[in-house]
Amino acid sequence: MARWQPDARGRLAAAALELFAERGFDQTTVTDIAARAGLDKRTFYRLFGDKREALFSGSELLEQTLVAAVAASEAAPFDTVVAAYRRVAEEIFTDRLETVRLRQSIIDSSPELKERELRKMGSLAAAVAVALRARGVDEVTATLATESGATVFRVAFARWLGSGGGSSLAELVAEVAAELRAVTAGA
Amino acid sequence: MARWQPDARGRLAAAALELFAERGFDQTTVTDIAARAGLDKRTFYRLFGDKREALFSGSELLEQTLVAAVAASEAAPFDTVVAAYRRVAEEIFTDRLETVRLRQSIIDSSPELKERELRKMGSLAAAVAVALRARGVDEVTATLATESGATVFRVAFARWLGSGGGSSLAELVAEVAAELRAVTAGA
DNA sequence: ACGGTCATGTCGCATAGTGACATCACTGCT
DNA sequence: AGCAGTGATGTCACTATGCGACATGACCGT
Repeated sequence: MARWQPDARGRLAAAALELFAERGFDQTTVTDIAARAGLDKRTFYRLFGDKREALFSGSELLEQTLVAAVAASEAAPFDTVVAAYRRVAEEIFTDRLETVRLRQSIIDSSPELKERELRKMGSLAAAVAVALRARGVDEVTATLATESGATVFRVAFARWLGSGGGSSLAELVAEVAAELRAVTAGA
Repeated sequence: MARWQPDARGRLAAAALELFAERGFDQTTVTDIAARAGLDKRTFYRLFGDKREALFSGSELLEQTLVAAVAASEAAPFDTVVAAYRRVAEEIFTDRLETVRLRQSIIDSSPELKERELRKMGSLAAAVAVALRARGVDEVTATLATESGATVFRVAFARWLGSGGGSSLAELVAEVAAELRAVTAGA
């Protein structure tokens, strides 16, 4: 049997990204992905829950970063969440516009992948809400601050991808947060 | 060949709901659903995109109601969206607590179904945003008002299902909207 | 009665995803 | 060295999803 593969998970994720970009998500089989990584289909399924997961292997880091930032903050709930997303923007998305754009174009081309993306953002939000409650924030406030913060990030993210990249994602997050305040205040 | 089945879609949706409740989503095959409705597996796939869709056949009505309410309103964007969800709460969810609770318990028991629910809420939100923009609201404001309104509805919905049903969903929507204003204002 | 739709059934197929078992590299112990 | 155990991987077989292609039979208008 082939020796244990160094970083099998990473190699599979990379192979999946390449193939999805080359032929599209639906036109790529799990066997294809495994073959490109020099592994078996069964091994893929031991490292990833399903085919879609191969595109979301970075979300653990995202969640860790986000939760840590929330736990470290002492600001008001909504400000905390927005600041945490800004932190993520700086630490994870800086200088990655093109990489992120490619990945996002793949996701946007497949309804299945969009579904999974929504699920990931939802579980991110749930983790943030838990971190907020650990700070003594009541549940409803935690949920509302969390979801509003996620909305701000989504809008800022879309704007970042859309425009050439003149401003940083972190700046855009701050801007959009201000706009949300205006909208809910009754603009 | 059997005569054309009256309301085949509705019968399949009902059969699916029953079976999901009896044995769970994963333990129910599409062939089972079709058999209970007296139809063939292939017919199911002609009427529903996939197995999950059978649980979401009501979402077209939801979207229509929501969009109509948005189009008819002239209030500020966020108020418009909240009012539209209140309208939906009154017209579609009144006196359906137990039915809705059953359906939701099925959805909550399967990650796949939760994913699909998120997608449905997302497409609902997209439709609302389009309706808002048709009223001349700029895109970012429309998105933020739309997403914030959806958040309010989700939280109110969860609270409605959680508590015995003393207050109506419409009332809860109004309450949560007020709380969201407080949270984004900096509670 | 005849031809044309159209919903449905039948058949076959590629693929997703999983359980069970075999295999081999590496580790530590004797 | 040798040997048992562990853990990652491969192999095989299987169920279920979802879809293309074609057949069939009920209904409709003329």
